[in-house]
Amino acid sequence: MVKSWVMNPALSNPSSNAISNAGTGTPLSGLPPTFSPLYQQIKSLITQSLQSGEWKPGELIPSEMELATRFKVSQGTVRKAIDELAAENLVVRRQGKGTFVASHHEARAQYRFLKLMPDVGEPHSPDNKIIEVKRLRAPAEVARLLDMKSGDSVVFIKRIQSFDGIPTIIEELWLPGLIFKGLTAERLIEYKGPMYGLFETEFGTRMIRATEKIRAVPAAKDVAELLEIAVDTPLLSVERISFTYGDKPVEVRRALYSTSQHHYQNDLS
Amino acid sequence: MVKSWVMNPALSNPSSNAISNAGTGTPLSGLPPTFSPLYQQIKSLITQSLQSGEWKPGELIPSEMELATRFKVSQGTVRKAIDELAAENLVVRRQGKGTFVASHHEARAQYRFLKLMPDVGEPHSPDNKIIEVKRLRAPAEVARLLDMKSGDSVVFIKRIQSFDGIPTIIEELWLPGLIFKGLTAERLIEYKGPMYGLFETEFGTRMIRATEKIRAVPAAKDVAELLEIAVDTPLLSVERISFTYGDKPVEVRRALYSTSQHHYQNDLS
DNA sequence: AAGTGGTCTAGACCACTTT
DNA sequence: AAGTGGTCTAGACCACTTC
Repeated sequence: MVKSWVMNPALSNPSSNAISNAGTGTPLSGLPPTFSPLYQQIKSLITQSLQSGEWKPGELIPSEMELATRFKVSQGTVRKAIDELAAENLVVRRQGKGTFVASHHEARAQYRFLKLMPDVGEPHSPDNKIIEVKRLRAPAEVARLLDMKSGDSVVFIKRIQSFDGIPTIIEELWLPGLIFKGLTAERLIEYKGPMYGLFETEFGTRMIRATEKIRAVPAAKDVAELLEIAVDTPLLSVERISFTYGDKPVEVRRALYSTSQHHYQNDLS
Repeated sequence: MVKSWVMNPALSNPSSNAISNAGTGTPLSGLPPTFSPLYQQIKSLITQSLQSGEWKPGELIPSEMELATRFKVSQGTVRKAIDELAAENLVVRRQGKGTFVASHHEARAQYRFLKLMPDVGEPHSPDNKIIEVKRLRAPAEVARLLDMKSGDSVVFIKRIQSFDGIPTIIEELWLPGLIFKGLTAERLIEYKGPMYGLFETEFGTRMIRATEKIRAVPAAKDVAELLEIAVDTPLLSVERISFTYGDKPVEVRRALYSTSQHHYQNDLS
C-alpha cells in the first residue's frame, strides 16, 4: 500500500508503464525529492498534459478510473487532484459525461475576464473595432512584464470596444511575437467570439490567470476623441498581465474604461 | 447504511439525539424536502452554529470525529462539509490543532477587503481619522441596498485614511442602526485594528462577502480639500456592499481612492 | 446496459500539536 | 501518548448521459 508523503513507485520509476513522462515533472525530478502528497503529484502530471496540449481545450480527458489505473493510484486520489484543477478553472466536470479541458469558448468563461458591467440592463458582448496591429520591438517596461528581453519582437494591438454604439473601452495589447507569429489584423477582425478563444485555438496559448492594477486617470486629447468625451474626463485605467501554464506571462494589456454608463464589478469573497 | 440523496434519519428526526436543532435548518425544514447531499446538510448545520454564535470568531469548533458522531455520519462527510466552509473563508483549518472560526483579527484576513496597494513598497495599515459619526434616517438608496425601509435608523460614519501621512481614502459608511446600537466615534477612535474586527467582536456581526462597483470620478471641491489635491482630479469611486451570514447586507460603503501613489489590485483567477 | 462523475462509508496510516 | 487534521485506499451505491 502506498503511504502518504512517500513517492509513488509507479510515478518515480521511469521504466514503469504507469506514465510515459515520469521523472520530467516538477515534483518528480530534481533533488532533493519534494515528497508532496500523491494527489499533488497527480495534479502536476495532469497539468503537464494540459500544458503540452495532449488534451486540448474543450476536449474530454480520460476518466477518473482510467487515470487511476494509469497512475497506479486509487480513484479517490485522482478525484482530489481533479477537484483542485476544477476549482482553478483548468478543467470542467460534467456528471455522466466526463471531465473536459476548460475553454474560453464556453459561455461560462466569458465574464471571468470582463468585469465591466452596464449600470442598467444585462451584460452583453461589445462590438470590437481594430485600430492597429503591428510588430515592434518590446519597450523596456513591456519586456520586463512579459519576462522578455528589451527589443524582442512583440505584437502590438490597439482596439476600441463599443456597447450599443457607444465607444467605451480603448485598449492596447502587447503579445510575445514568437508565440503569436501569424496574428494579423485581418484574422482579428474576421474572428467572431472572445479574443482569448482565438489565442487558445490558433496559437495554443490558453490564458488561465491575470492580475489587474486599476487607477483613475484623466482622458488625454487623443483618447478623448476616440471615446467621444471631453478632455480630462476621469477614466478607469486597467493594466492587466495575463499568465498561461507555469505562471508564464503572455499578455500585457493597458485599457481605459469610460465609466459613465458602466462600472467595474468586483466580488470579494 | 445511509444512501446518497436520501435524508439522513438522524438529521430529520427531531427526537433523535444527533442534533438539538434538527428541523430548523434550511434543507431540513419545510416541504417538499430538498434531498440535498448529506455533506451539504451538514454544512448548513455548521453554518447555522456559526451564525448563531454558538462558536465565535477565533474559537475552536468541535473536531471532525465529534461532529461526525453528533450528526451520525462518517468523518469523511463532515470533512467535505468543512472543506467547503474553509474554501469560503468561514473557518480555518490548522493541522494538529483543529478547525477555528475565521476572524477579521487574523493577519491573513487583513488584505481580503483592502485592495488598495502602494505602487512601490510593502503594503501597510493606514492611519484612520474619524471625521463624523452620527445617526440618521436611511436615505432611500441606502435603505434599498441594506434591505431596510426608507427612514429606518442607520449609523453614518465618515473617515479619512492616510498612508505615510498622505490622505488617500475618504469614505462614508452606512450601517443598520439596530445592529450597531452602541457604536460611537469614541469607540471607533480608540479601537486599534481592522474595523471589521470591531464589528465582529463588539456587535456580533461578521462580514463574510462583499461586492464592489468601481468607477472613475472627478474630485469635488470638498473632497479635493480633504485629500489635498486639485479639484477634478480623477479618483476611484468604490461602492461596496458587505454581507454577513445568509447573504444579509449589513454595510454600504462609498469610498474615493486617490490613485496617484496607489492602485486597486485585483487578481482574476 | 454501460460508463461517467458524485456521494458516502470504514479503516488505515501520516504529520503536526499539545499534554 | 493522545488528539487533531491530512492523505490514501477499497468498495458501495446514486444521478446523469449515452448507446
